[in-house]
Amino acid sequence: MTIEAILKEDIKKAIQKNFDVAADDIILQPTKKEFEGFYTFVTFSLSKAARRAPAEIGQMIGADLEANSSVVSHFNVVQGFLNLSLKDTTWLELFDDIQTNPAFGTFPENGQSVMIEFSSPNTNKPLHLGHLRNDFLGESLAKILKASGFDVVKTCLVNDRGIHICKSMLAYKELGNSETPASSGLKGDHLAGKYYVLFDKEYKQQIAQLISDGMTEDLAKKNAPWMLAAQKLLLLWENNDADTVALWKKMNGWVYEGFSQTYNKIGVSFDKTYYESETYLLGKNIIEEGLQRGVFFRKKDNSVWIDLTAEGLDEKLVLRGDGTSVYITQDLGTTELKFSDYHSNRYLWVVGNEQDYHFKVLFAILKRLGRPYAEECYHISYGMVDLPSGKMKSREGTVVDADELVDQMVQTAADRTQELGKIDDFESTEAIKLYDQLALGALKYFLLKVDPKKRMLFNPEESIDFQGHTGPFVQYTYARIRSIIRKAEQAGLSAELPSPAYKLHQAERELIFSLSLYPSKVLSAANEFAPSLISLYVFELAKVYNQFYAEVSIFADPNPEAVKFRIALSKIVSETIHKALELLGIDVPERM
RNA sequence: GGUUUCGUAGCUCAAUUGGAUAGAGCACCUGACUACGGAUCAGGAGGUUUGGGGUUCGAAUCCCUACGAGACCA
Repeated sequence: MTIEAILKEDIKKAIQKNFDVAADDIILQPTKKEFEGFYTFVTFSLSKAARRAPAEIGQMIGADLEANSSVVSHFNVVQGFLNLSLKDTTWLELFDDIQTNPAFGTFPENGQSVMIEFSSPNTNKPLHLGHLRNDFLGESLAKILKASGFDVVKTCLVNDRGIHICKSMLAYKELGNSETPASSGLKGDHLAGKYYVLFDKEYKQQIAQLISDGMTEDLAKKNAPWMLAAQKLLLLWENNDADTVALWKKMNGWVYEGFSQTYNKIGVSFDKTYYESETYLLGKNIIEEGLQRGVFFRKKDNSVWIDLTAEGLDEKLVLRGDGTSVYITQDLGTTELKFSDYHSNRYLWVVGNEQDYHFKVLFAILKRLGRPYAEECYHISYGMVDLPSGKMKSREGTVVDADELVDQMVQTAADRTQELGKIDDFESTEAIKLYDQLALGALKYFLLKVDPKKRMLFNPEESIDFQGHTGPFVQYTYARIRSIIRKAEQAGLSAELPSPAYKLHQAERELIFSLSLYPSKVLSAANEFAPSLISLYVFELAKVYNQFYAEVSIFADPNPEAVKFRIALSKIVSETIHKALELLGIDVPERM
């Protein structure tokens, strides 16, 4: 039983005994820093039932706990807030529980499986900053869910077909001169992206030309020669034209090579990749099934719809009049495919909040169709990443390229580290590894510290900061503790729990308290799909340790019990930082 | 136009889901055992939580309204 559970139980008893009131679930909150105590119970809501003033209730419960609870040492009451302090023996027991539990913060398998889809790039351009938030969220959530007991399958749905792909293919056919990644020295995804941009440039000129020849803008957009050619290419592709398919395969192959380099660098991987080219025809049979069962209806123009007004949504097209699919058709098919492949208990999609409506519709349709997995589908909707200059617009060239960004971060990490000159004895491979750890630590932390649901601003100058609320701050705390542990080992000092009579320093109590919060943070992060909870926690833990470090002396304390205890505390803090950062996909350096 | 999300210190974000005098980091001032790693720590200043109403013991949080921003649907 956790301390919190014991406290709740004791408070419940005290309420029952003193006021003859059956208390429902007791809620405890951490005591604010300006007051003494660690756990606070708020008594206002009891006031009516107990027919006493909140402060009086606090006094009575507090006195009862002080006398009878096995864990409470003393208390104070401020207005309706009862603040509780624990016995030192309780703190030591609590720490011992943490210390002796190698699985601290990870939960046993719960028998549930979950599939999480994320990243899902288009193969017509390289990854950018927006993908990074998605990738880091997905990768981190997968780890958090695993730690909380789920069996996790990571998937990626690659958008590898469609008109946008044909655009870059067309531009390449027209202007490519057989250029390859090898001949140009460009990464494959960047090469494909280059032709996508070239298409857009030429296309715009063609539109302008047609307009100046007297055509309306709408018509010009539809009739520009390159647009017509791209659409023709799409038809050829759909009809399996050998040359077209060959070009498509060649260019996509380059892109995949480029993507895998990037994923590798940033530590992202998938258990299963789906390709839209293999799934885009799925779903039509589901439409047929739904029509027969009366879930969908056909309009005069032969298009198929569903009426979701009862769910507060609109009528939604699910199949065009000419029998071709829309996005939702494909998603119905792909979800069915996932289910038949894995039979997972839950399905998650990490997709930007611009698609909130799309997913509401998708899930509503799945429910109408009575799919067994319909109730366990979740859209992990995250906010867009803005720049100080405003939104990222690929057409306006304001996107932040992922590869460039990572390279810049690595360079900055190298510069900072060399300025400080603490690792001048490192081999160059060690140094390079460290720069990567710091660069990605900073970047991942920056993107994961904000509540995923919220839109966030990416300020390039702040993101490369290594001080304050950053990944490297936490990494630094870890490295410093590791240095202490090494020193302790050299001195032959072991990590040991002191005798029950040991009088704890306040900084030690705060450290144990902070440590004890970790498992519940893992669970909340999993329940709320919010890695930010782990980010905020690990930063707080690092701060508490740094305060402890500044306030007490570890090796110089005259009491040998204190020395060994503080080594033990340090060790567990370093391990917890390690675990927490791991959940964020961030590496820890031994020295920096 | 319809639907929807949001608005917190100069800037970037928190606030245990309705609880205490709204907290951190950055930036700005002031300080820290000459070695347990200063990429650190301690302190100062900085707020009518966009404005206005309401609900109650209590509101950044819930309801209404105005303004502002984003997204989606045509």
